[in-house]
Amino acid sequence: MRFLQEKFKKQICEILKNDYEIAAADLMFSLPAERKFGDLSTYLAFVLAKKTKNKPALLANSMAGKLQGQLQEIEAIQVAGGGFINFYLRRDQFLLYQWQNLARSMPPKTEKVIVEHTSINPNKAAHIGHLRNSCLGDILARCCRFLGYKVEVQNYIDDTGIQIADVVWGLLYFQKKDITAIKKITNLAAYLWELYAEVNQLFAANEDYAAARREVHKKIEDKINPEYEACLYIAEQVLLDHIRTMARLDIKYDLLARESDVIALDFFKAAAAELTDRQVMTRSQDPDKEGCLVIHYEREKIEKIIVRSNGTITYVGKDIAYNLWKFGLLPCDFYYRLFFTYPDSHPIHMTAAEPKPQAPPFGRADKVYNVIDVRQSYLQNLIAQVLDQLGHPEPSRNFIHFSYEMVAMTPDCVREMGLALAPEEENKSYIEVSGRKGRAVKADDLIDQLIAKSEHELESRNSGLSAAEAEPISRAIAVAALRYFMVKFNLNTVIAFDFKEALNFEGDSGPYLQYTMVRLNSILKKTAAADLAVEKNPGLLTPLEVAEKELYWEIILNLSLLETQVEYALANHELSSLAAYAYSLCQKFNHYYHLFPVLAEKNLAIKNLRLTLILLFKDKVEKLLHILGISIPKRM
RNA sequence: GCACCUGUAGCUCAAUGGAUAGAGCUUUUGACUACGGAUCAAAAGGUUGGGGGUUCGACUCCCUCCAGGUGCGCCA
Repeated sequence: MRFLQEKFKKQICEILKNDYEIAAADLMFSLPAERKFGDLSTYLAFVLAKKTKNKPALLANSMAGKLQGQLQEIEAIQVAGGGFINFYLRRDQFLLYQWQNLARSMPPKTEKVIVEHTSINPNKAAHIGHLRNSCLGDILARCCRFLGYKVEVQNYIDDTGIQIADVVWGLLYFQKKDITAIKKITNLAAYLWELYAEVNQLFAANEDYAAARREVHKKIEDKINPEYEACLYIAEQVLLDHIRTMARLDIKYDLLARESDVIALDFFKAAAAELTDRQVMTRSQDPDKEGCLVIHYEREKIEKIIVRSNGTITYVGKDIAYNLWKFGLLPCDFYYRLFFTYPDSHPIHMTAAEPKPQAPPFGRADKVYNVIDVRQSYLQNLIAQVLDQLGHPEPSRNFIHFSYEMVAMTPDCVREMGLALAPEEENKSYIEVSGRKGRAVKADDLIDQLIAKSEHELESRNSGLSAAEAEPISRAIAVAALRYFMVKFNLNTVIAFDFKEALNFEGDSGPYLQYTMVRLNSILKKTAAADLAVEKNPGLLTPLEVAEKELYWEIILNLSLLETQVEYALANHELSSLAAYAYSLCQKFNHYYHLFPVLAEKNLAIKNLRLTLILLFKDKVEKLLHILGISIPKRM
């Protein structure tokens, strides 16, 4: 359909250009709400009427007259609703075209896209907020791959932060463990989750503790042991835990970019030269910021400190340098080492500060998506501003903050977890998650709960399933439920997390989609090989009764929109539209499935058509579910 | 104070400025001698926070008021 729409656009502009002043941008197609209004619709006449101060209905009629019979794929053109021009496709021809292009994928593009997501501080376990980030980032990357882009997934690791000092202090001085004891802790991320919350309460309550923490931070920066060694160990182990957690959800990375390497390789120095030359970064005139180098943030008219008066670089400065590197705009580069290999042999590399052999090429993107929650908007906008000011308008446009709202918890959910609520929080619609307060659902715990529920549901429906058979199925269902839940909301909707909603396997949920596909596959499995072999040509739609024909056509038409839908989702930052699209396709199929049996059908032409629909549906929806990261179990 | 976001059915959420504002959950009722009931069909549920404006057309854009949230540090 995407191809066809482009073709129509060209043809219609060509036919009408002599009589009307139309621009290609004015010519937008949409699917009419009801099929009686045709298969494709345009409100071109309204747009033109506004420009030329004419009556829309008159314009539409005269344009439709000129187009009548000119478009080869179009059966009829009608005007309705006071100026909509509605096109009716030649259905048999369209169906044949869809059938002939079954399993065709989008041609590869030359552009390279970097998607940065996850980027969790390596000092404690991941929670539901991080899951939204990683699920969105992963689906974003899958969309780009589907559309043919070269994609590199990066995960930024802040391995130098004061956050690690918190837990280092907690382990070494509060719990009085030595390095050997620390290395014996299993599931370190989950262990530190508790400790992190505990020590943060101590720091808030007692200035002596806070001072001791600063001492630890200093020692880490000066590479003094055992603090430094503990910091390195924790950062790496917790990172591995995060990678394993996300791998449970089929979320993978290509490169781990470490902040410590950005610093060690002095990326900022190269960036600073440029920033100073262009007078983007200047000495602050503000007496309170005497001796600081700042960038003027135009949107809010404030000065953002980049280099402190003591000469150290802020987070903002480091982030500017890192993002310049992503576009290949710095005269320096990382070194790399192999860090981790997934069971399917996909490698993760990590940046390094010293030369290593056999470095694959990273960076140099044409487009950068940073999946970071909305609370960092000002910083991300500032980076886009700086790119432009440094004379890189193209990268500035292609620097995209993929912003989303936070995950919070309902007050009920907080209580359910046995955590305390302050009186003023009781009546709030949601409570912000907080690692410092230990107030969040840990990612692994949620996944475990989902798997347990899947197992239970699976067992109640399938007796005599061995553990070896059930395990991958339960996992697939849990992953589908979680990923669908994380993507189904609009990006600027705060998710007020609630176990009942997240553990829903019915209706608007991931398992619903899987169930549809499982049943569809079951039909194919039971279809005789001879029947499938006949499937060389779908034939004409004529044998179908009216009711079936309309429903059949509705599904075919919607299936054909896959590529358009993915492009739309990416262009508008609405991955949730893909979840809605998948759900609506499955609803339509389930409806059809109940009314029109395939295997029992005696009329071969009809049976043939129904099988065609099933094979087309399978092809498109499998691709769509793959983008969403939802796999299809053998049975459910 | 400045910047950004949100307000839609009892609840959780959808809806490219477009045709009669849609789903799921909940409630009530119905459908298996099963192409798999994690399904399907039906009922009920709405002054799209209030008020103005722009437009052939507004949940959507503009103004204003009300209610909520987030960001704005020589933290990262």
